[in-house]
Amino acid sequence: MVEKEHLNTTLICRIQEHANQSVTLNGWVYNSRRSGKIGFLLLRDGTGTIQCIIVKNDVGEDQFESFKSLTQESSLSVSGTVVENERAPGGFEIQVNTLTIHQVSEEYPITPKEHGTEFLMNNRHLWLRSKRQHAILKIRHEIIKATRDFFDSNDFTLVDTPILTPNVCEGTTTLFETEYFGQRAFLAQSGQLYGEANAFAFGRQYNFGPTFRAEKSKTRRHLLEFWMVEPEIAYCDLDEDMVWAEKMLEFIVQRVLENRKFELEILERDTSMLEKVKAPFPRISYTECVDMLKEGGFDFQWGGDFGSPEETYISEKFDRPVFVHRFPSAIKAFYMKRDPENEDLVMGMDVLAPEGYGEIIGGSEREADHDTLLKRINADGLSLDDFQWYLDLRKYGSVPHAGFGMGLERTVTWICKLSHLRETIPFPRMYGRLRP
RNA sequence: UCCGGUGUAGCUCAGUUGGUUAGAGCAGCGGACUGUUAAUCCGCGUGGCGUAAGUUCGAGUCUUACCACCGGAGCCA
Repeated sequence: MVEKEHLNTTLICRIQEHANQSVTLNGWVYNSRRSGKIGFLLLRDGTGTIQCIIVKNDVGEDQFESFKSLTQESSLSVSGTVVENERAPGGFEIQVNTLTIHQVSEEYPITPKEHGTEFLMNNRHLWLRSKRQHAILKIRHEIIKATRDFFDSNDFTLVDTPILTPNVCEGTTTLFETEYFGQRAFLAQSGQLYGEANAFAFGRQYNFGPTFRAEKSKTRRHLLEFWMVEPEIAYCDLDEDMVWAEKMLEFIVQRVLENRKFELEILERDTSMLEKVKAPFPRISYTECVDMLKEGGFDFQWGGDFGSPEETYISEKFDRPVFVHRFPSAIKAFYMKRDPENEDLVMGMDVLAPEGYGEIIGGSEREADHDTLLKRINADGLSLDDFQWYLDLRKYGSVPHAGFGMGLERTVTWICKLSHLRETIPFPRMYGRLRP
């Protein structure tokens, strides 16, 4: 921790350490009210908000006049005494001696009233200052930190994977294409294949970075640029893969419950559902799901891929996240290991979040045999040039290995119980929106 | 790309079966108030009714096309 004497700023989140002391706070006007000769200024500094009291008889005519000139989001510093007062939101307030205005804000577009999402998204650079957005992004940060802490404390190494790639990883989705000095290149849709190389070098690795999919998706569950954490574990089978996934989710949710109570309250999140997120999670096979769907009145044939309504139906049957495993091989990627007991199935799994949120994790045990994998690559019509290095992994000490990818924004959406994932990333990239 | 919905002031919306001057709240500006919590009270302003064409004596209101946005499907994390 950097010692206080080196720093210019006292933070509002630390204000209780300064009770009855003189402090200077630097921030912005969140709201201000006046009642004759007493003024109430809600100051925001990014770590919290605190009420500042400006009394005309204490600060003098000039200072009071400059207080009156303040508009929403004007920047200023206030000096005064920290006092405990139960009338103040937060319990502490500042009795102001002096205030220094840095800039009087022009008419601020985001008012305390309601706004539509298009307007707010156009003003995303300002919207981030609002209470609700602030709470969501604080929880996002907590989830990222918990994820890293979970893997770090379980002997994983963070090994980053490239964003510019020559190959089409799964060959199913459309990728953003760019030019790499005369060669075709793509923005990575996953770091998984590189993660497998890393796992054979480090044993347990995870990568955590942005991924890109050039789909014209117009739903509440899709972004074109989103963040994914992808652990990959050597000497790991599907069963152990599921244990890693459920222990990770349990850890993340507990951390958010412990450290982000205030933010969950702002979002009016009912935490009773989150408290139930304890391992082990139910494990049901794809085939069992098909039966559940048929019983539920769905017209669904074995072999088809679950759409969003199917996922929602299944996840609502359980009070905690649920694993769906062993999908038909025909609908899954070439690198997934076939079920030794049934060639028509792959050793893959998805995690469906509760409360109808659907898929947040997709993973599998990978095909470890060189010749089998080569056959799949050829069958899918993928370029051998691009996958030679990947096949190499099966030539030099191949072992059973497994991993999964968790969509960060989908996880944040579920934990915050939002109706749309666009608020879970500071600057969302969606179909039809590149700015701001 | 397909299906459904919306488009009126800076923002959120109202606007009757088409009828002549287009309406409210918030934000903004001026004033009152020494404990406000989206403060309250008084006063002041703002409009190419998404764009283009059509029907009609008359269109914010009806018709068609286009555009933008929202929701859903597909793709998936």
